[in-house]
Amino acid sequence: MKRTPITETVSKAGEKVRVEGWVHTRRDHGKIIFIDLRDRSGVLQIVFSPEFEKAHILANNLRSEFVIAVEGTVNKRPEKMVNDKIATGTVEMVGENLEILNEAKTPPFEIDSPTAAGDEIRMKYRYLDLRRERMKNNMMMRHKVIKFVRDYFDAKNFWEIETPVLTKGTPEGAREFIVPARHWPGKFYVLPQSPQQFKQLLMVSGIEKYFQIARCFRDEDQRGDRQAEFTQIDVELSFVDQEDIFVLVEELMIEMIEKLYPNKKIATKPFPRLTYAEAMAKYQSDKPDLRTNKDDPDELAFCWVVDMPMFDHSASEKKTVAIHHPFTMPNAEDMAKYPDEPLQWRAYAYDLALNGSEIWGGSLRIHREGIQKKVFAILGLSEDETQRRFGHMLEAFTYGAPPHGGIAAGLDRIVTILQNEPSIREVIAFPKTGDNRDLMMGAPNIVGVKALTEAHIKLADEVIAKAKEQGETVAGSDTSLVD
RNA sequence: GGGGGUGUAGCUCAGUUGGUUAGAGCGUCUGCCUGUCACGCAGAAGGUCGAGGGUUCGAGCCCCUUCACUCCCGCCA
Repeated sequence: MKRTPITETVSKAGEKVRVEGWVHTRRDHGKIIFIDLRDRSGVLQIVFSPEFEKAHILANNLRSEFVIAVEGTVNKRPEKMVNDKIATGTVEMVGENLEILNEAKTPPFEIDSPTAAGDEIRMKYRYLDLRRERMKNNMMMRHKVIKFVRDYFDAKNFWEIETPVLTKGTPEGAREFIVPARHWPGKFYVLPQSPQQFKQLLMVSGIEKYFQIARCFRDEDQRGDRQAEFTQIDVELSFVDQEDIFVLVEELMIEMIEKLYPNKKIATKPFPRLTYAEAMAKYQSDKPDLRTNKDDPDELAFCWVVDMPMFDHSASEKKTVAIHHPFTMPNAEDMAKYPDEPLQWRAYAYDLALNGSEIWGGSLRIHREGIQKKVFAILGLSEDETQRRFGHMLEAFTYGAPPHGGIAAGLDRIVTILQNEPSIREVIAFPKTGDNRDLMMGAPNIVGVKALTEAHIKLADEVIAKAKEQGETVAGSDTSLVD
């Protein structure tokens, strides 16, 4: 018999069906045994009684999280026995035939527990954590958000194009993860902090409308709303102005929320716009929280922040840095008005904030070599350095780069807010801990001496010494094999 | 790199001024139970109180060291 998803049994009263899933809970009354069976779609009560002796005897052995297949008749429950707490509460199944597909150890925490286990144990057994209703729902809604985004951009003639993960470092901004290049001793790939350069080069390629659900990597310390590895909705268009981009994103967010989160209320439509200067003066924040009731989980207050400054003076680095990134187009009026005071320049750069979180950010880009060179000069990059780091971009712009601009969203943050979760980790299937470890896989981990040798890497003496001191094994600690 | 918080049973936690044999709820195990759905009832097992050292007649509790977890600041174009 073919399997029926559990929630579909609700409309199959009187029919004989087969369901397969996990034993969610067991209520053993001796002569009669109730099992709540769970699959991805939901939970169904199954009744085992001596009427079907073989199944009833076997049902005695069932324990939490056993994987079973049951065949039997779906019955409408009498009025008094309806359970309105579960979706299938108007029916139940008579367990006529039971097969144990797999047994299960007692889980380290309860899958249906009212009190959640701590983060450490949840992360170590993430595959069990994901069985919980809350996590399952987060994964489903994340999927639906991504699906909506893809459909939306597809309908507007955008193409989704994948860009490389093994690429070249751009030492502006976040610290990058590096990957040794086996064929090139002493050289490294770098994981992208965003597909920024590639998407601009795609505009030079004439793609015109690009988007990507893109994985990005930043080797910085984590927070509740930050992971070293995260997902960005990345967008770039040619022949556009800022207004086109605002409308595109605004429509996406509104349509998505109305379809996927009909209970949510968007505070103001169209989204209010503040200049950066106004936002800072009025709210002391470049991502103001405009909610009227911060305790209302269904209120969504969006807010554009526009006219962001082009540059800032970094006290820690003691130099001028780009606020958005060095490919951002400075404001033409400001360039003319304050030719020698770049710190006065605004940029065609904008953010979209939601309930006090920055969720989208973007800019119009420089598409002419002259302005781009000037920006690099202001950032203190020599001609040589500019060529070495960004020569490929400058050269590309000389071959007829169209005016273009784009924007990118933190997908994880959006889903976190929409799901009313406290942390980005709750909407990522396999997140990392605050110090960038994967407790389930045990990453990062040592690699073998062979791998290290092939990567032309030799660990520093103090790393080996410290590992020995702490009695740990460290990759390549047998240095004789590396040399 | 800096600061705060936490660490006691499988899980979530309580543990008084330092004082007898370290507790609860849930879970687990055994038995009973034909209408439960947070089933119920009876019983049981389960502890290196993160680790090491110190003070004390006596330490889960005080002191030192250390480890782990967690949040925040720096950092995150």
